[in-house]
Amino acid sequence: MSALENVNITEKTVVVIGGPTASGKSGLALDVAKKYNGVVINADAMQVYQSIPIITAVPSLDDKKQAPHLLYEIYPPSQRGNVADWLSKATSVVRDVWAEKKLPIVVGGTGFYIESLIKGVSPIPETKSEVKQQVADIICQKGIAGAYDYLQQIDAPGAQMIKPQDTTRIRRALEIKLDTGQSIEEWFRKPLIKILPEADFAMIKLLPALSELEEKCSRRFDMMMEQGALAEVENLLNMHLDENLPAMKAIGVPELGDYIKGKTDLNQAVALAKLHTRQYAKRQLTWFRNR
RNA sequence: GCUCAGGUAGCUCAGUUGGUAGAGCAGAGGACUGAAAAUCCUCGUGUCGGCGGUUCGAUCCCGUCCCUGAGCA
Repeated sequence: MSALENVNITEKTVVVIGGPTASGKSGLALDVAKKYNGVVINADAMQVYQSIPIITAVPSLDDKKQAPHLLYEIYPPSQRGNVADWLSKATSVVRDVWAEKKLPIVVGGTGFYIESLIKGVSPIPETKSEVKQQVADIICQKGIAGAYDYLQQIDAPGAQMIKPQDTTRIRRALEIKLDTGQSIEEWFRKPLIKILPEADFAMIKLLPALSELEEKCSRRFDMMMEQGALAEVENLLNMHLDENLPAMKAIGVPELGDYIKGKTDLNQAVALAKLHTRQYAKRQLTWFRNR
């Protein structure tokens, strides 16, 4: 809480709390919310999905009673969220909170979302779903190497800024080129558009040592298991969703899923999930540390 | 006790027809413009189990010893 002592809170302040998983962000957010009449707004790309609150460490019902929590569990797991969508929801929520004379507190581990909220987004129009499908087909048929070759053919400057193995970005570059006719490289040269220009951001970064996080991640995962993570994952699997959906990739889902399907034993699944959590925390640390 | 198979990077293993070795995973650092808990990039000297022998040269061949696993007694 001392982090906010020298912040002059105005009617356009947005408190932003970022940091790696298990760093205590949610707890801090709740404390701040209680003290300053705040509303907690989720900025985590996984906590937006329903059906996986345990594995994804969504704040408890008890926490939610103590202060309003918004943008948690807003999509069914069959849906695919994305920054732009989160951004539009977040901005409207922030403005609503201001209108109520309350303090918006944006918390989450998705640095990409937080940065977009603060710095703005590229003016690239939303990709038509036919084009998305077309690109998905190309990648499926030609493989990632073939898709990259194709990108080089139709958009050399775009291909140049992307590594040939980077599926996610090759897909996006192809979508943009095919949808708008312009290279992603050209779009990236245009200035970002601030979506909340009137906001006065107060950023709080939590950056504990990785060794400390490792322990917390491990203990937290054990707690998730006690809270019924296994049943939660089993329910999710019973929905028979596409494995490439974001919700299906939440840490713990594939690992526990393998155990449920009989591919590994429980100890191994848990150990793997903990490992992946630690690796994820490290990636987040890198992000928040260097920005 | 005997036979066989192994002992190579933190782990799992590959390899060298004899010129001192390399992958995956782990680890470290980094990137990050609409799937971001995603996706990707960079980084590998280790008495090649010990000791002897053969050889210009052995991790690789020979001997011996130690350790592990399987089988036979």
